Amino acid sequence: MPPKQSDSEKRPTIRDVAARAGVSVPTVSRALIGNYPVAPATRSKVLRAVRELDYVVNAHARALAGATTKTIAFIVDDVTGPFYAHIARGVETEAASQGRLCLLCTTHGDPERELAVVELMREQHAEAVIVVGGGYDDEHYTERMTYFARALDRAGSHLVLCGRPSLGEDVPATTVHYENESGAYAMTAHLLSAGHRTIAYLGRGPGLSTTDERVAGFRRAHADYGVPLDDTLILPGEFSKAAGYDRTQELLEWRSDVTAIFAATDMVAAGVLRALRKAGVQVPQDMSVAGFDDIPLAADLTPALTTVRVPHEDLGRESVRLALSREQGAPAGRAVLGTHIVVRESVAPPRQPRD
Amino acid sequence: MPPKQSDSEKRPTIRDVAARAGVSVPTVSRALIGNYPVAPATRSKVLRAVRELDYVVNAHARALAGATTKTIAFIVDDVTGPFYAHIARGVETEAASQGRLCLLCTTHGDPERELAVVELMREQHAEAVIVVGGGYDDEHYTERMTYFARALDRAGSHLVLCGRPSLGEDVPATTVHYENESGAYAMTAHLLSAGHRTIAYLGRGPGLSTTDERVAGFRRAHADYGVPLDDTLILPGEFSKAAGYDRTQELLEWRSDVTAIFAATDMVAAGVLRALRKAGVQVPQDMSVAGFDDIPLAADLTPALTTVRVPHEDLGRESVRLALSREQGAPAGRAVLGTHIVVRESVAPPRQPRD
DNA sequence: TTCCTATTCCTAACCGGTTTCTAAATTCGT
DNA sequence: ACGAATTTAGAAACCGGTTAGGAATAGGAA
Repeated sequence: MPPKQSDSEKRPTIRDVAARAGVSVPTVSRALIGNYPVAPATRSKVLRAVRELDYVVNAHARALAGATTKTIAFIVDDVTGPFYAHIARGVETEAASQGRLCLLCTTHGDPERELAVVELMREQHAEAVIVVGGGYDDEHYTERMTYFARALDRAGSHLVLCGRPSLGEDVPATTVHYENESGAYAMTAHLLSAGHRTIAYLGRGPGLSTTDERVAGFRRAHADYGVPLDDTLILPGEFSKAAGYDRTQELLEWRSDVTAIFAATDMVAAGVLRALRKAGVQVPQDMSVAGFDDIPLAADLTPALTTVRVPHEDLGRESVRLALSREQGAPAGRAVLGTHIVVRESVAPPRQPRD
Repeated sequence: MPPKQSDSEKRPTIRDVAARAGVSVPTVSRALIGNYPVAPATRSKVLRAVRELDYVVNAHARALAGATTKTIAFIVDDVTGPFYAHIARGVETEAASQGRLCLLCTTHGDPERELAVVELMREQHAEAVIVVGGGYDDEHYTERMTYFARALDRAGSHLVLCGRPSLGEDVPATTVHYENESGAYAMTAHLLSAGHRTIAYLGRGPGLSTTDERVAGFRRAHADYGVPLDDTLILPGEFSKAAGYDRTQELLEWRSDVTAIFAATDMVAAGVLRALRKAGVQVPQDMSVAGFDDIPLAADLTPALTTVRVPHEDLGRESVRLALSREQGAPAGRAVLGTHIVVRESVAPPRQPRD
């Protein structure tokens, strides 16, 4: 019924609706928004015209005229990773439930692109710009991000850092983080308690806050347990299955005394498990493996992966909740969500306890 | 340097830039867009003012004034699933490389919400609206989607159906599909060739094109191999690990003659494998299992999953490529990407071949 | 009946850009 | 040195809405 062949060829404007309903343009606007008294009879005339013409407002015109934008921008490394995907889901779900639309951008791990994208978002006048994932420990980067926080704030928008440390007290950016360092601490303690004394940490990214914090927890646990830590056991590598696989193969030919591997990520752990299986190393009898994230398939790996649970979806949800609840000019919010270890089957005491 | 404390409090407009540079507003616009001759000296004055004021254009104003929107809308069930996540990545990557931004919406599998969201996208004037995933076989649904295709087309936008069948020749919507039916056919043929005669298909969604097509391939293979198909072996269930787990447990107590399970999805297959492991059924010795999608962790399940590879990322990329390359008013594009089976370790001949 | 107060709607101004059209300033040929 | 061609810049109109600020019409009290 609606398609209206005759007056097609162009999307109808509010003017067309006004003409058809026999009222003025502002009346149509008010009837639709409902923030101003309009006689019932008039309103129904307007609504009928809207239906007949199949009219929808022009979001850009509305945004330009001052009504709020109803848009939340969302920047991640790569939607593909389970980590990001679940945060994305949290963000999208919460945003949608508050009647907002999501603008998505990916950076593919390039700090330069991340900055460029945040800049792009300024053009869009999003209510909030949520940057997800680890930050980079680089002065130039930090400085520019701080600058963007101020620029967005000035423009009535707001920056949210999700899953990375704060930029400082005086920067107008909300931070939604999770217990990253203590999650790594707990897992390392778990391994040390089981009797492991030579543990490799696999997947340190240089200057990426995500791994820096985890390594810090790894270190602190060693210190608390009085176990000396060999720094060469903190191996670099990106957060991928391939990296986990490769680094593990190298590790196996290089050192035979390692009894446990703490992977920076469950994905990395999957690669580790694969390399160990190929090499005929039994997990957990000959080698314990731990991950981080608790992705959906962590329990389906063989053996089921012992890992650190991160409330990804809640992180996303909380980010938009905080951003939207904040009064203009109010102090930036802050939240830290908890993590805890999930014990499954990939960790056991080492075959020959060292002490 | 840029923050400019003095004239802050408001985002600068093009008018401010013009005033500061000592030129008219249109001149600033032209200097920035570069589609009109501007004297080098003037241009640099303008650029300097832009830098000093830290000016960025207002995307809404620009969109309203007629310049193209540079936005692509993207509608999926749930970003969390590997299937959608990879398509999303393809879409985002290609969109970004063509200088477009992505608008993301999720429907959580609700056809009503999907329609509502497409409607919402009309307000946004996106260049293209890409709907991802299976369509619903429901007359009301099909009719409204057809109507939206027309409405979007009329408004200068364009609908792309990604991963679902076309709406018909005369509907202005581009279709980017994959060999779904023949992928299922190939996998079923693979199972039949191995000697299986009683195969369960697990994860049929009622009226969802994704599964309908797969079931069709499942049927056709049985017919070609002259193997009678017991319809009660086509089990319903959503695309989740939990569903795979539950249905498999039920199946095991109900029928003992099934020698292979074809899961609608790798995620479902993960649940199937888990249920079988719990029940002490050896895979592939006692039961063969096949999946569909070839998600990243498919090779890391135990045993490594034999599955059908779907080029998710390419689907996403091709969707935006087709949408953007299309001339206004040109006939809607169409593409079908190939699938192929990936043989790993979860399928073997049945213990007691039946014929 | 008259005056006053609510209602309800319309006219006008504005949001921040882009584009067409016109005028001024320059360059050029001769 | 003069008129024509060519750049370059500005004025005005427009994109599609929203939000004050009046004017008209209605209803109620005196």
